[in-house]
Amino acid sequence: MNAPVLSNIKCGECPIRHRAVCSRCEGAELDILEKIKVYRSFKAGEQILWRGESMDFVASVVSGVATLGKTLEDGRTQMVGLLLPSDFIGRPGRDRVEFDVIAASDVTLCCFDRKPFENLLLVTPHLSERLVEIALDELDAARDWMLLLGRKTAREKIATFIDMLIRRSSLEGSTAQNDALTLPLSREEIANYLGLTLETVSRQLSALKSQGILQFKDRRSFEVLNPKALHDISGDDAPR
Amino acid sequence: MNAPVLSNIKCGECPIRHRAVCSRCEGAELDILEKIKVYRSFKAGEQILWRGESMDFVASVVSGVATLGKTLEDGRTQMVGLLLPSDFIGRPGRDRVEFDVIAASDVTLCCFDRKPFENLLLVTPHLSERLVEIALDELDAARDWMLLLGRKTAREKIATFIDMLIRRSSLEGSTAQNDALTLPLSREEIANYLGLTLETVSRQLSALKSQGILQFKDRRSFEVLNPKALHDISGDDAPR
DNA sequence: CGATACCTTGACCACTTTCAACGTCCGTGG
DNA sequence: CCACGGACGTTGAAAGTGGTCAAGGTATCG
Repeated sequence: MNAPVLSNIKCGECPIRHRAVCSRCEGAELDILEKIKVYRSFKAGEQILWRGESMDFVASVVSGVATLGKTLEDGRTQMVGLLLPSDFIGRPGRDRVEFDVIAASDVTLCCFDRKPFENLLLVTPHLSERLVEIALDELDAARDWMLLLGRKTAREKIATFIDMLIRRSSLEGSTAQNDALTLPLSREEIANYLGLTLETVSRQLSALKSQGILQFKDRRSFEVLNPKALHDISGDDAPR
Repeated sequence: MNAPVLSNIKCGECPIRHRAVCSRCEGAELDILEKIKVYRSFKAGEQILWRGESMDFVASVVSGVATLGKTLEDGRTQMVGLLLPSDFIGRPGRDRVEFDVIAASDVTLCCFDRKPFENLLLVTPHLSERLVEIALDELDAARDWMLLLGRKTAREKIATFIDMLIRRSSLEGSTAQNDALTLPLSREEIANYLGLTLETVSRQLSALKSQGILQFKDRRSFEVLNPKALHDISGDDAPR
């Protein structure tokens, strides 16, 4: 891993401060984190971690999007997670990653060297509680995704995916951008996330477009003209 | 939940002692657990927990098999986990289950009332460490299953499933029963676990039988005549 | 012994994939 | 500045895997 080291910004001004692993830390705890953190950035397409590799750091995503992927010997790949800003890479007590981590866009990470971070964990309940919470959220998300992968149709998968983008984006930028969105992934990456082929993804997006549910500005950015219809298609029950 | 309360057995003689949530506890810690535990049992097919329900207990599976399932409005269901002996139900800091828990066979649980258990967690690092470990193992398993659901063929799914049964059974009964196994689930349940229909499951099992890889004694019990071939079909790399 | 739940097998069908061609955007270099 | 090349995306046609529907088989339990 040879990413450039950027100038850090102060934790107090960090855009992901309220949701990241450090969200419960204040004062002295934050000062320690401040001291052991290093920003690193990766270009779109760069591999951040290799499957089976031993991690020398843990990190929060500050900006950009990264993917967690598993690959079969013959090249079929399945994404098993999507890392958006504030998401965390690394697990207490596990030094190997069980999947590839790849930057889907330019990515900036807030990295902590693993050893100091783990030592800090032992004496900082705020941190370890939050980490457990994050892991359990991921477990819930993984199980929802299992339902999608195992039982949903292509149409439902795409609708669910976009519905998720709406939900996540309404969480972060609380700017009232009701419906203008950007696909964080290429068609092929979306396909690997949803267990489809890129052609099927393309066709289903076209279908949603021709049904007047989505309107594309360009390949990546679009508006949701009919969020209700989209959600109905997704097959999920009413939003929580 | 109205399961009969069985006479407890002593923790020291518990068959799942070495792998369950209590595996790191000794002496005084074990004495406390001993005091707050209650055995409950469920008949095959009984629902142990309903999705969205608030849990009043957490538990370890002592014997039998239970399933974790999610269901779409129209009835399609996907299993998101399989609970075998020593597996744990319940999460620190979450009082609702996000899926249905159903007894696939007669099941005996070692139950702890949630409040006392959570209090104990706070002062028993052995217990909470083990719980985090268990949650992370489940996360890994969920991600492996995502690869299966999203990218594997019916044939590969069935082979992976049986391969998993071999691995799990070699863990527990270290009796040298190289190859005699029992399907813990009905065809329909297997289908819901693998994201298939029961007919496809049946056909694929028949195929493995006619290829001389499996040999059935009856509907549920069989021998693996060619574990190597089975594993090759599964699409996974060499066993860890 | 019959009822019922579970399983198997066949025939057909549909959805998604596969294969292929073409289109669009964008950066690079002539 | 435009032309070329490559990455990315769209669309069509054909093929194939797994699903659906249906009939019949087998085991188990009263």
